[in-house]
Amino acid sequence: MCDGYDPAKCTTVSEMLARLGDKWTVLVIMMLDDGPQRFSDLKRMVVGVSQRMLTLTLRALERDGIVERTVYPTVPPRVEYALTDLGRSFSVPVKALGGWVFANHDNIQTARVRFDNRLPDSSAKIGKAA
Amino acid sequence: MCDGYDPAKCTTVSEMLARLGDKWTVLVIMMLDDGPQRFSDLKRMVVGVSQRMLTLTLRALERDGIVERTVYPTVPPRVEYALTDLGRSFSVPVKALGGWVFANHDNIQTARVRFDNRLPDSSAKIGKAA
DNA sequence: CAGTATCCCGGACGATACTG
DNA sequence: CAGTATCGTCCGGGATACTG
Repeated sequence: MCDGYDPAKCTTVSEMLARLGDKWTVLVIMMLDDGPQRFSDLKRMVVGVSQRMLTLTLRALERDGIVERTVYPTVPPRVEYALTDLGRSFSVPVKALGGWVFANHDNIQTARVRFDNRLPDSSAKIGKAA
Repeated sequence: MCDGYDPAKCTTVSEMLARLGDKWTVLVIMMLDDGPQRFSDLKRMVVGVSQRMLTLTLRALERDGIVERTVYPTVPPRVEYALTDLGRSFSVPVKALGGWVFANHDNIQTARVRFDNRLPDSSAKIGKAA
């Protein structure tokens, strides 16, 4: 993908992929795709996330311009998170990827079972000698 | 994405995202997208990858049915890796995601600079009190 | 050539406690 | 309510050495 392309852009691609690959980012984006949410609501919706990791995940997404943080000066404080235009745009290819996995779930599972069950010797396709 | 969906499929989505997010997987897929490659050639093309990590990355992709491993019974051994049909199919949404980051590279960078340069107090949008 | 085995380190992440 | 601070654990991944 990055042959002959701007190395800086390739770095950004890696960074965004690493972000998507972490434990909570995609879940948070999916929750916000349905509309803005408060911090505590997100914490409840994204089952299993710690306060710390939710904060870190949201900060990183905010830094990249994917989510916007809005503070309402009430007491107790109320903070809402929402996808930005960039974030909604980003969610399109992300959901496409998720859709592909859904569509090919059975293919992947079948491949895994085959791989895990095959004997140590029959472990590879044999090519014709050069 | 996973509301009301099969939890097993959601798990698979997370697993595939985690794989894409690791350090070498996407690079390997991109290299193989241009055609089959030998182990040693991949090692040279994917700059910086260790022998160990290239092996682990390829094994994981093979297990998921994304790449196929072919051994030529010569001496010294010759092993070729190629994308399967499933792998070529997978590379489509992956490249779409990469394309999005390329297209929005400047937006992301601008957002980061804004975030990193703003003062600690002006750090958030202020909403109207509920 | 194409691996596997072993050791080791740094960072991701969870748990917990504290605060405006 | 929405954080920040601190500590401890686990494991991803690099370096190196060995092998069919």
